[in-house]
Amino acid sequence: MPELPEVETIKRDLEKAVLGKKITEVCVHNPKVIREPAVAGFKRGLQGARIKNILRRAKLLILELSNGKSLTIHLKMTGQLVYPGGAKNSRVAFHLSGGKILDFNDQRLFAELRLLDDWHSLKFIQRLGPEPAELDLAQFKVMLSKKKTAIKPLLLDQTFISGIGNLYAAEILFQAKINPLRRANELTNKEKELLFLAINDILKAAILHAGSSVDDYVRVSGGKGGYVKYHKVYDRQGKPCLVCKTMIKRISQGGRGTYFCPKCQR
DNA sequence: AATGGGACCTGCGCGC
DNA sequence: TGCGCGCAGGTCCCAT
Repeated sequence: MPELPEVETIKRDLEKAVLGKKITEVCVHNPKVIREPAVAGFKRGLQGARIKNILRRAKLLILELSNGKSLTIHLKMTGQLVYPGGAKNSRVAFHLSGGKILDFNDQRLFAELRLLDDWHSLKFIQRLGPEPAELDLAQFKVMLSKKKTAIKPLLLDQTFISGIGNLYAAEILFQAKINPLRRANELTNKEKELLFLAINDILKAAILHAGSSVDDYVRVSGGKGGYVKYHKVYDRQGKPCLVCKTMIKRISQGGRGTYFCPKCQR
């Protein structure tokens, strides 16, 4: 479930842990997670390269290498990067200069690793909407007014705005006091502003606390993110709203769980 | 254009 | 106790 705050945390952790190190050997324990090129080419392209730069776009991690290629990692739901690693159940083990191992773990094998000549040309990258931190209020208002869809699934649409997932969509809408079923173009001017503020506030706070350790998310050190204790609605169905004590409701939108307070969010 | 569903996976929690 | 089932969600893909 890593979303923008979790992936940003991992990016910052990686910068401290492995930036500048050389990849001396790559052991692929499960080739399923390597999407391109084939395993042999993947290993050949990585071995001997140095990790020159680490970036994040939406929920995608990008490791730019000294040989001009880039390793992109999408953790999807259960992907983890752990350093120093060496776990038996890792899917890919990156041996680094200094003798330690960067483990890529992924229980459910949804994650996607790619070694690319140019990550900018990745279709996923080209279709991404703006990063929340680069979003401008006036522009955001226009974007919302063009969409008739329900606001909650719209926040999950990476081509609309990038980086928000199911957990933070719920927390953002709670802070903005907006019902997840509301149509984007029918939000009032004031609500659009509140939403804009909530996106920035919630994501910033979550990054400050190193993300939310629900399910499998851990930091590169193996430690947990501390934002779970600030969750107001996510996974709290049946429990009292922390503001008004009304029972938090869970509904399904687009096949995904939506959590909200029916009284606070109108 | 918008919406819904299935696919990809596996561990967990639930009901019986 | 044990089994089988549904569920969790990021993204893509297809159908309507």
